[in-house]
Amino acid sequence: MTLVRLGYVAMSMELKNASPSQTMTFTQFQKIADRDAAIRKLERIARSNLTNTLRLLKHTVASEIHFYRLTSRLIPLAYHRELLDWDFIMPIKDLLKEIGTYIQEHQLRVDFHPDHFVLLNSPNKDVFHQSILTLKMHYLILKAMKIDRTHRCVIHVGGKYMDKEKSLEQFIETWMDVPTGIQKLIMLENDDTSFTLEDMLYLCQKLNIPLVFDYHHHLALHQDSNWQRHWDSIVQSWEHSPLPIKMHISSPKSEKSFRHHADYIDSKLFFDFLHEIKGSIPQIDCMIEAKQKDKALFKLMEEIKNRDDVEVVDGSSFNLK
DNA sequence: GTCGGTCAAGGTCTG
DNA sequence: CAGACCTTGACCGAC
Repeated sequence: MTLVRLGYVAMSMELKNASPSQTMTFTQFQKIADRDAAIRKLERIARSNLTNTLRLLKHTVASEIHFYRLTSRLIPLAYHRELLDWDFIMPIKDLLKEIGTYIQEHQLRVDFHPDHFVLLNSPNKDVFHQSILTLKMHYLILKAMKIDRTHRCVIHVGGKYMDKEKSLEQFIETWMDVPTGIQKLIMLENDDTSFTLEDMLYLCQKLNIPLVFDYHHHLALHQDSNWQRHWDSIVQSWEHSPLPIKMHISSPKSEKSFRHHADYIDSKLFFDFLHEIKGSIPQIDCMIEAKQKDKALFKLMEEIKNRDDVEVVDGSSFNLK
């Protein structure tokens, strides 16, 4: 038997006025003549984002969901080049701790997916440095939440820079310059434009990083469509993780825009996949990446209730028979 | 309130 | 080598 748990991403289509990603651009920031006042405004936005995150987490628990992706936009302009003197944690420490306590009390799995501007293999030192700072922000947030920092940030390899092999080697080289605390945060995901499952396995095995398998990306970009023969290696990359293996599930929007996420999940495709891995692992956490966010998860759960090949555990988890 | 345009970022593609 | 486009949710001004 394999226990499957479902999660959703960073916002709710059901809760109203609950954005955890309100923002201020640097252009807006500069328009405010009083810099201190502008920083206070950033802090008010961050507090609003965290208050809404707590609302979202309560909605998550109430919906019997145990797995949630925090947005990486909780604190606007954190570690922006012109705001390096701003201590962005201190003014929100109380809320971060409250959220962390809630997460622990309800045994939620939370993680982040920093955006695609985190490029650890960039040949440009400034870009690399800014990427480290972005990851450090994630580190500090988790630390203030008092959550174990191991394997909490999913990222992609980065750019191809016109030479894929060289870019992979570049990742390995710069990995040595990544502070240990930040290395431990990282999971790597195969993407849909540059780096395949095989590329990820090469890096993950070499650097001992858990591999987050994105099935949709694999369908969009692969050397060999047969992912099954790599499944054991994917599982193995999680051997030293305190967390269960996790993967990403989404469905193509259409044949024409294959790479875009559809509103909902194609449950047939999803279950065909699950039946192939059934029994190979005790548990798997599947992050549902759909335009309709939590609504897509709820729809999926309704469909699952009517299936005879599963044993429903609660709102968002089930055993595969 | 609804709309289309704009904002950010770095990479990648086009001309 | 310049400029458009990609992606995302939020935001903004116009009506």
